[in-house]
Amino acid sequence: MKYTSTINIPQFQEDLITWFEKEQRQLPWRENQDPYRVWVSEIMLQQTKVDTVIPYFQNFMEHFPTLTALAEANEQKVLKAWEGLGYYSRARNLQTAVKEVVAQYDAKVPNDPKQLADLKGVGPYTKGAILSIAFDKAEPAVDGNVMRVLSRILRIEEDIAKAKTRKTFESVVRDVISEENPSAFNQGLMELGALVCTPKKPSCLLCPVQEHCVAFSDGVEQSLPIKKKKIKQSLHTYFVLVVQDDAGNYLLEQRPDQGLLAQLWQFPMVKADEVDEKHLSAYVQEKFDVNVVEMKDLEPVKHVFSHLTWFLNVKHVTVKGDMTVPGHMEHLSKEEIKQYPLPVSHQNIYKQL
DNA sequence: GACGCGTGGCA
DNA sequence: TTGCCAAGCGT
Repeated sequence: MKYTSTINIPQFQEDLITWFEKEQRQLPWRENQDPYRVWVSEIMLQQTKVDTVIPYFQNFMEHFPTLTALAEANEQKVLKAWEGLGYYSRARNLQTAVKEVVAQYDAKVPNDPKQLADLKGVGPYTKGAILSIAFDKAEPAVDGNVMRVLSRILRIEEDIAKAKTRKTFESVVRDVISEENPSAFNQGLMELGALVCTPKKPSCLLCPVQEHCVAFSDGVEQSLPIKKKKIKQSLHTYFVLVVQDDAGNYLLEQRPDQGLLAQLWQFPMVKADEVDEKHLSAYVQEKFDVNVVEMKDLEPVKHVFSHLTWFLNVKHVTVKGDMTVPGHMEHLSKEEIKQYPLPVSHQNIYKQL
């Protein structure tokens, strides 16, 4: 289910478009509907702020005022005009696409969605932006602003970090877009997202469509949109030291009382990047003041947490001598260990004993 | 579907 | 300081 809320769509369209016509910023690419200029501006605006783009756009148009001029330009000169703007493949792809338009479409930007989509650097958003802004076609142009604004207006609680969520919002836009003025409607959504319905602290009291906004009405506008953070699935590699003395007892350590697996017990662990494997024996002798008699590999254990992965190289270490037991550790028989709470990964080690 | 791609502004 | 973001796209 996309959403369950309902709004007065014609009134929403009118309020949004009226606000956009009155409050829109005067930007160089809004001087006319030239598809080439719209196209260049949309490419430059990808992941880039308006204020950053303005001087680049003006300079670019002076150097390459027409689609044909850009197609015939020296690539190095194009890149020079892009210098500092970032994402340089945008510039190369744009010139590739412009050459394609010259060759295939008589130097006229196509207004066919499929033909546009085949152009290098023109994805779903840019395609919709060109179709609606340059050609007045009622096509969705869903960017981050649109997802944020509509997730609030309709209280759509989907994760906008997921790629496929864009399609959900394209479908939503098809439901609510103004067929009469899709250009102002699409731009109005984006302009509203940039000026009013901002990611942090949206200016709801000034919002021209406040009365349509379900999130505002429900008091949840601050917690939308839902955007789950990408968590690096980092890999943490350890040596696990199953230290057994000549009486058959094992060493267990308690984890810190904050953080991952707080206060649980485990066989002593050392990060693999903190001690070289060939120095493990010396490490054990030094740390526990014992003589290492034998060291044998047990089966390694892999454990996946929600946000990280442990890879545990397990060493069974037989020692001799009176062991120095640090404060956060215990010296326990195999039977006594059963009384202690272990993480699953260390239960899997215990099973090997 | 996840990742790399640039840069500048902001808290 | 460090993360997070800002009109995405290609691979």
